[in-house]
Amino acid sequence: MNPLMSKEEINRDDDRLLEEAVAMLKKSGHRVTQPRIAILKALISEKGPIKIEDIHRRVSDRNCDLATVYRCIGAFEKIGIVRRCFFPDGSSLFEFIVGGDHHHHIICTSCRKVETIDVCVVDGLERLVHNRGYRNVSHMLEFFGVCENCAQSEDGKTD
Amino acid sequence: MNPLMSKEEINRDDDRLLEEAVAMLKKSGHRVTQPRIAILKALISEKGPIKIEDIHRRVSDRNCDLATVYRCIGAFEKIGIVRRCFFPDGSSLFEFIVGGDHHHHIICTSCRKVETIDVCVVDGLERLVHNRGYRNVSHMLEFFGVCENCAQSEDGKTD
DNA sequence: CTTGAGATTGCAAACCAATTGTAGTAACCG
DNA sequence: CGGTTACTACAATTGGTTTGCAATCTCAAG
Ligand SMILES: [Mn+2]
Ligand SMILES: [Mn+2]
Ligand SMILES: [Zn+2]
Ligand SMILES: [Zn+2]
Repeated sequence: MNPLMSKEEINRDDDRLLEEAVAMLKKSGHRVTQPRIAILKALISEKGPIKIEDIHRRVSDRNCDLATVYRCIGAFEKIGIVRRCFFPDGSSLFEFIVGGDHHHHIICTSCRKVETIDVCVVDGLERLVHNRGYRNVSHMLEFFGVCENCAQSEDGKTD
Repeated sequence: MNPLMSKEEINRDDDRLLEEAVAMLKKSGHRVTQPRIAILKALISEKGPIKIEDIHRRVSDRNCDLATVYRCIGAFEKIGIVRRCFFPDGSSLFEFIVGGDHHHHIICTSCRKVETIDVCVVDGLERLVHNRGYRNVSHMLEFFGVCENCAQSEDGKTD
């Protein structure tokens, strides 16, 4: 995200992303419903991986059921609107990926803060996998570690 | 795994790995119990990621409870005897990593077959993450795709 | 070898994220 | 506008994982 953008420009950008996602919904034969719009907005404004439960909390004032969030995210994943990420403990997060560049994350195992890594050296390897006969190749890469803040507060703990 | 090794040599190698894992157990202050030995043997003979339930199935004749498998694997993970891998659907597998080189996998999203990739281009990036102030840095990388067999049988399906 | 402290296990119950069934609602096509 | 039917809310259910606890096993000290 460009740090030079004003808030209006950011919101305009968010609107564009929403429109793009809505277009993908329609194109894949899905209906554009109020819960789906609300969930998409939550995903877009988060600008990073987010838990299903947190999505639900954000849209709950509009009374969108948790089961609906699960079903929508499932649909979004199939369509390619969101992508699944993992915590080292195995729990899943979902990230809005429409109109964004391929990237990966550093997740602090202590405070769960998420940082972005814009480099991806894995694309070359995907070709290698393709050459082994695999089709529909994708990959997932996450880095884990203890961030500077947490390392300081933890002092001499090995953890 | 060296394909030139005889079965006896492979078994000897498995025994060596078991001893090494047992040593790690002792060193970390854990007791060497019969269920733990059985689970370690199952992990070693599998030579790849395996589901908790499958581990339990393999050792069930010795009457090791499923809860015990969960607890042991949890301990093994902390000690560094096993490492967690992921299926694209979010389910977890565990792999014996003692005495083995760092590597990654290609998982067929159709038949769930697991292949090994011995190359890891990510090690360099870990240093980069470390330079960002992170400590205790690790990473996880998985490739997903449809293997040659499955692609053939699926014919023209887009999946 | 024997013994005791306490780590570990088996078993059953609890837990909780995720899924499912269904009747009602809302999207959207003509 | 209606009519079709995809979608949603709600509640019940599932299935993988965790937990509490009494019985058991490990292992080090004697
Ligand atoms: Mn991201
Ligand atoms: Mn492996
Ligand atoms: Zn942190
Ligand atoms: Zn396959």
